Amino acid sequence: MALKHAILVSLAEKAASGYDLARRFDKSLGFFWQASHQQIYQLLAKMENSGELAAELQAGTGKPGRKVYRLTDAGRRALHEWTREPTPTEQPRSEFAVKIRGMNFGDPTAVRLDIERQREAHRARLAYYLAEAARNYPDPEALDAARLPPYLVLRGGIRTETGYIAWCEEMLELLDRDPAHPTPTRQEKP
Amino acid sequence: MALKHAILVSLAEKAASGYDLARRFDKSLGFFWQASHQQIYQLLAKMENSGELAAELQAGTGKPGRKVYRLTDAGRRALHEWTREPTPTEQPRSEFAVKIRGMNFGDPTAVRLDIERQREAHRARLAYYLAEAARNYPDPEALDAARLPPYLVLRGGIRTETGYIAWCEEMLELLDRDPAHPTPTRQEKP
DNA sequence: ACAGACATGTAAAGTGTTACATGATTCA
DNA sequence: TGAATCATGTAACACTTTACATGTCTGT
Repeated sequence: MALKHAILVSLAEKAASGYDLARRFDKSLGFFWQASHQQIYQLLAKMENSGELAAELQAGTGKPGRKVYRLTDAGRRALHEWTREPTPTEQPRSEFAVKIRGMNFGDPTAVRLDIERQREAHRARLAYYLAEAARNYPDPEALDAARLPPYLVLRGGIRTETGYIAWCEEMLELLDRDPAHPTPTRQEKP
Repeated sequence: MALKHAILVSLAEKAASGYDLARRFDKSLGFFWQASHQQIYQLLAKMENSGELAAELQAGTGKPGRKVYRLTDAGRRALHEWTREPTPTEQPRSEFAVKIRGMNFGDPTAVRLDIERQREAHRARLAYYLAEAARNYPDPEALDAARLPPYLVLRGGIRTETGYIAWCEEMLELLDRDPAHPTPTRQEKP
């Protein structure tokens, strides 16, 4: 149940409502873990029930009622114990790679266009990560212990995207060399 | 339902039983998609029911009874149509990255050791992929259209593992530089 | 005789996605 | 007044993992 641990980490950084957490999962926390608000609200309730979180209601301040969660001692303990466990080595899971593998049983030209689409999408994501890095970590050498871990994760994102783009470019090049996978000629509009 | 498409791709390459497919998901098909035999048997039954697959029983040949599945025309059509659809751009999902991010709320020394463990696991996987590449694709320039796609996927695996290892090394280096994350001194056995 | 590979399945629990549902506040 | 954002939730469905269950064949 890694979502639970992602929530523990995020609340250890700063107390938050379910809504806040959902926003964080759209941002930096979401580089390597995603969650919808539906999942989050349910798990928050469960974790409050099990005593790992405590909620404080902020009602009547003008805005709609917020339930702000923070870690209890039990929650902090659970988080600490989790960091001591070895992480199972993950295999990536990519529908795109499956499609590459099956390209000859379908429409190779369409798959080639899909490779270009993927490359563009990952270029955009890389640009975003690089901008975040420049904005939040202009001097990585000088980072203190507290700010180092999020930077390390961002570096992972940058490496992942860079590698993905290079893979797409390599595939396009190899497909271009192969006469059975002709480059689609595009209609130039005058 | 990407597992369905992974099965369609694999059966398009060669007809197989559920057991065979489970073996393939342990091997090259599994570089980017995993599935257990439990999942496979259930989905095969469902796909036979929906007319995308046809099964042939091979009983009494001495070995226990095998049900060999192959694509029907409807299955081939479904596969073809799927290759024409753009693939949704995936975000990676990594419990390990979450743990990095939370390292300061737990045991940083244990997480550092976990980084080393991950690096070793990915080094081993990279070595395996490189051996596969050398064995099956000694001359990538000369690959024909039919054998190019699995090679492209293997290249993706090699890139992914290489990037992961480099990320681990970068993290270890940055952690070593930081006095708040001391390198654990190991007891040398004389 | 026993271990290990071959071979196929069911059931239950856990996790994740999609659809549905509601209501307040803020800004144009 | 209407759209966007803030804010929380339920329900149904899809997918994955883990546990249970059974029986054959091959080699030692």
